[in-house]
Amino acid sequence: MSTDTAPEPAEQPPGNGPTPELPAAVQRLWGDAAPRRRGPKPALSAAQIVQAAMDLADAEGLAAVSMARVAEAVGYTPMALYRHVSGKDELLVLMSDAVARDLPELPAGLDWRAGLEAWTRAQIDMGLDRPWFLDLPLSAVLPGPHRMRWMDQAFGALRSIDLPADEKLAIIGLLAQHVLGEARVHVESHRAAVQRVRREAGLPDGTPESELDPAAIEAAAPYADFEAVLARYAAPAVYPHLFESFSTWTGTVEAAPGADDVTFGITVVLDGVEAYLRRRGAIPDDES
Amino acid sequence: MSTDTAPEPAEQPPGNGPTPELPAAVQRLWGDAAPRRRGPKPALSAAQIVQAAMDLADAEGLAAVSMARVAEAVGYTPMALYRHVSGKDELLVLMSDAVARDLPELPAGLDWRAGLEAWTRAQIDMGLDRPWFLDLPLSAVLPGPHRMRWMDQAFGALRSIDLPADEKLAIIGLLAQHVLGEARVHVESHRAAVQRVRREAGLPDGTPESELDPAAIEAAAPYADFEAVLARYAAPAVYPHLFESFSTWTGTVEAAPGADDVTFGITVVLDGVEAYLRRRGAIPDDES
DNA sequence: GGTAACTGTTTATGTCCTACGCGCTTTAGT
DNA sequence: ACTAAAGCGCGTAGGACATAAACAGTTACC
Repeated sequence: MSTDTAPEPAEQPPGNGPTPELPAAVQRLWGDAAPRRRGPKPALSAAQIVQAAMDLADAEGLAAVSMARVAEAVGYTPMALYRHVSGKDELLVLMSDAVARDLPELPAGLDWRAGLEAWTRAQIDMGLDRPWFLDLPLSAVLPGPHRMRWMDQAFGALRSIDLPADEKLAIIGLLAQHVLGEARVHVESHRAAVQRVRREAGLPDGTPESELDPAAIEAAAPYADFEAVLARYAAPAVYPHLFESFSTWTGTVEAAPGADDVTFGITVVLDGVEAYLRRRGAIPDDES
Repeated sequence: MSTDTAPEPAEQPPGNGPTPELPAAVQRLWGDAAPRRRGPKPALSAAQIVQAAMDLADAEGLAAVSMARVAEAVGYTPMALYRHVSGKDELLVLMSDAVARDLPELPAGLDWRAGLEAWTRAQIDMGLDRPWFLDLPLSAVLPGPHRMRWMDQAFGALRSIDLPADEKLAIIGLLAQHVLGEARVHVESHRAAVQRVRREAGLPDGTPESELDPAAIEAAAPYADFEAVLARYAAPAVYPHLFESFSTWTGTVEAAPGADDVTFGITVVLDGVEAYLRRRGAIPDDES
């Protein structure tokens, strides 16, 4: 579950001058450390720590990742961690790049649109698998080797598009943003559904999801709270357009024909990208 | 700075049955409290607390908002706050809705696209003004009176579009997501630029932004770190597409003609929405 | 062999959030 | 008017957290 076959930190090019002005966490990310060997062999390693932290986050969420708990998980005292990681912030940075390790290799030979779609979907799926990633502060998401590899795949999908690098970067950045938002919304609406089922069943807040009826969770309408608020509190005079739109609301969400939420978002954004590419003359007008 | 002229909680309709299954925080948000009047007049109020918390967050960021500091700001002991707010979580919920109070009223008479664009821009601007909003957990963003009002305006922009409510909601949700992402990226890249200037000037991490050269911050290229990592660590064999794209990279970001990042994102997303509306036959094909 | 570097640990500090219980103030009900 | 209860603000205290500083043991180089 943790064999690191992905890009190893490139052999440190020696003649690149002194360490440039990069955040310390980035340097650690790329294995840029003074290879001093004097004291005892470290029994612990940053990789172990990161792995333990990720296991914890997978099992109990990011909030469960405290230095104390991670230390306990690897069998050392909390302060031992600080020999391998400068602090909790850096640990989060390392976790954030390690997540990108498990992103798949995209199939070759896709056109730009199919490629970007696969790229986006894979990331959303990852966000749903590891919701704690969405709780990371953006400052913990720095360009590490694995994330860079993933970026490389995105540029690969745009290989045939003739556009300056910065514009490609803007497009990819937009998609990356969308991914975060989409996954966040899904995770959060799932949490809300679980919470709602708990409330309706009169169970305490802490009840683990595993004790609830999965069907009930599935059935909990995504906008149930929204709707309930509208019905209970909102005065039609204050929210005229909402009332007008929802007057015909059936309660059942029948999304656009044959499309789930994820598809809807991806399609809309990619349609926008396509329009942009057309406008820039980067793809022919007749392409599907 | 805090006159609440916006929608007051609608007069509690008495015959609506018992309090339905809604999160307690939502009920507080709509002023749904048992109007018991027995004890002393409260000297403190939830509104004061929220205001103080927001001032603190504006000045020093969300991390500075602790119960202790808020209590200090309003001149009471920390525990006094718990009489008016169930806990910190609820305080964050109240803050999140209060933020939406300061969103502007959109000009009437805009077509759907101009309306949604204004709606989106206003929210992004708010995110840049109050970056702490972006640090709130999504679970703190619940439908309160002010946020609902803002939703109403979005539906107002789509007034003339003939589409079921759930599809409109999906569109608006997509934009809301985009807003969060866009603002987050801007705020974070600003922070990164500040940090970079600090590093290059050799100043300690805590140096306040006000002591730095604004021009230098402005000049710090947004992708500087990315580029530096590429140049320093990444092996061309591992990241072929990145290297290919950036081989002609000039270092200067000359975004798409006459468009800043925000415009780029909005345009792309709205183009996607427009394509969707066309496909659904909700707007005529010949419209600009 | 001496020493310097490096390991994991112990101890301690400061900051959080908040459960619990105390006195005091006000109002409802008689 | 009197009483009881409800509501207010506060003090104490406990538990969790990140991490600074000093310490003892271990290894490699000179």
